Amino acid sequence: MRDRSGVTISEVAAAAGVSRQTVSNVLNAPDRVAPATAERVRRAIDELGYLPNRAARNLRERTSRCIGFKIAPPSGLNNLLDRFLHALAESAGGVGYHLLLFSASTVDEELAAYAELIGTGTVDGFVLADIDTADERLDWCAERGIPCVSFGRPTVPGPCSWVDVDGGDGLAQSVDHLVARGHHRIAYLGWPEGPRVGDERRAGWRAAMRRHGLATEGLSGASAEDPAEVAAVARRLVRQPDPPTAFACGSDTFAVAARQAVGADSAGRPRVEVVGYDDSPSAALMTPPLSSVRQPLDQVAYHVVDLLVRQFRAPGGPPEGVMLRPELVARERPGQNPR
Amino acid sequence: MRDRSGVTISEVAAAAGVSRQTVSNVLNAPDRVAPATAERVRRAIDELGYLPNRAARNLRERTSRCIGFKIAPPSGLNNLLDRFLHALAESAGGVGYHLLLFSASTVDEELAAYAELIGTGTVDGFVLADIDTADERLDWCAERGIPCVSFGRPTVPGPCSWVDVDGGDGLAQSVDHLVARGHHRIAYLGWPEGPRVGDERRAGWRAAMRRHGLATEGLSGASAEDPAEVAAVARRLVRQPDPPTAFACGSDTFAVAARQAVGADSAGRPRVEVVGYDDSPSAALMTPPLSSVRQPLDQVAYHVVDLLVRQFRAPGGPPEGVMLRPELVARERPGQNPR
DNA sequence: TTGTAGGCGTTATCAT
DNA sequence: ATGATAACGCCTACAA
Repeated sequence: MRDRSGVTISEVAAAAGVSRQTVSNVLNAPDRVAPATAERVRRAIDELGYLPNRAARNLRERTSRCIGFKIAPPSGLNNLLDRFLHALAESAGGVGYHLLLFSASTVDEELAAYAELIGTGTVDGFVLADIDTADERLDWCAERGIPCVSFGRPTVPGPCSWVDVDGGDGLAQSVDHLVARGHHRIAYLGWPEGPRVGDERRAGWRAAMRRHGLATEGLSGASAEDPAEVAAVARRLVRQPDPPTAFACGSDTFAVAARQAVGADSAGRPRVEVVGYDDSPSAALMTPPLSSVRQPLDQVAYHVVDLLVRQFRAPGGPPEGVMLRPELVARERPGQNPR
Repeated sequence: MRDRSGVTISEVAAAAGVSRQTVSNVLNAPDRVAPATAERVRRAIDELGYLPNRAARNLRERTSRCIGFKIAPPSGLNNLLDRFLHALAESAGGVGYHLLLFSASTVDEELAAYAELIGTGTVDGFVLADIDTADERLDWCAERGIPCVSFGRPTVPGPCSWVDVDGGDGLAQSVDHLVARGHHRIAYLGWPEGPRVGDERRAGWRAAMRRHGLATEGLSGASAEDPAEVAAVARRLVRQPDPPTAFACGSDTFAVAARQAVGADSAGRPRVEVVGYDDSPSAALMTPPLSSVRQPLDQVAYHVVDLLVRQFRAPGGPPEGVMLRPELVARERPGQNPR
């Protein structure tokens, strides 16, 4: 019951009239101690408010029970970060780990931080996000045998375990949803073909359209994730003959910008139907609310932590990957088809 | 240079032909060791890639060099969290601390987590955010002598140090800005009078209006931070005789909802001018972009960490408060006054 | 079932 | 200026 713990295992042992070892056993190997003794020790623990010292335990067990995560300077709408961090903290806590946050502005700084955190034993491994096409951080960690799991995967299979969400599946769901609401001319709006996540989503859109027997000619829009550029592309798309009546988008930013650019009819309803991606908080708050593909970040975090902890226990295993399905959150009211 | 540190101070000492203590001194009290010896030791440190073990150091120094932060389940648009967390991680890193994130769903869970983290010596203190009118967490920490600093302050001065941003000042800036752009009928849109941050902002609006000699009668709008409710209030305000031509808002959510509710003229320009609060990422991405009051989170984080570290060094001091000024980010183009 | 001994890696104290 | 000794609090062997 004393404040600001300074209660040690020895004090508990003294209070219970046993040796330190017995107290330790009560906590770590309860089966090796007589029920009566255990009870007595437990009472002493409660009364003294004993909590095992983390540093001592870490020192002894050569572990930190901490998982490191680099938090990048906020840029644009980092929509997923809050959700992901919370999910991560929760998953980690569930298996007795904590999340240790640190910042780094450049990749070199980041790698230096990794080296120090591992070298000092401050963390046991890392979670990486915002994975690039061929992310050097993954190889860097792998070369040094540093446990790490990434949210997102490099285009070329890398040396590290990963968890990812199938963007192609997400866009298939967007297309299916729009088709079910009567659309045939469905355009895609997303990043230009190239390095990042966008490709998978665009390919998913194309495949789903083909599956439905729908044409994609002239319906593939690409721009930077900037409202003005998105607007220009969206307007160009709807001005062509046989224009799209709906947009499936690579992110909510594209969706919001497209909807604004194309405008609304006299009743204030959007002239095209739009589906976003990432289900950012603002999606639900728009009028009318925006349907959007939601990534299952709780599951992502669960698997990330699971893979990481498994590496802690059995280092040197082969990299594993976990692919998860996103889920479209439909928010249109039934009768509201703009066609 | 070996991988996965296991290099200890003893190995460095052996390599340099000195005692462990001398190595320690080279790192922690360089003035107590001869330059030549120091140089030799430093070379050994570099060559072996020695990094002092954190757990051992923590054990010895009865410190963790970690600051705890509870991350709440994401709700609504938790706009500031990414920015704040990054700023916090950066500030903490700057003074040799790390940020330790954990989750808790209820206040009881949160307090239990605090007790355990402090009791086990996993963290040295806490940063608290989302402070309530009379936040029991503050008293709880104070009673136990647990170092903590809050971002935001309770309405009644509490027992803990805090850093806050002057919301009244922010709204004064909003009003000044709108007045400078020719508005005289400026309404406020924010939370109902009562428990939270809103009050200060509403009072700031009222005071600024008075200072400009402008009436506030019938211009004070209140609702929950929900688009539909905001829309209703905004519409009601603009339908009255001598309606407002501008809204100064308590958050970007109010601003976005108000702008959408009141609509745009035939040229697509908003019918009222709106200023938000918090400068959420989407503010800059809207069309036209939204002016918004921005909280200086880097400074907030700096002071939070500073106050906390000061408590670590000299426990038991009186609580201190730091009040910071926000800054309006003006985004209207000069000629675009909707009046 | 319980107790004793030793060491995890570091730093503070004290002696040389 | 440097080194020996002890201790931080815990846990794993081993001994009783």
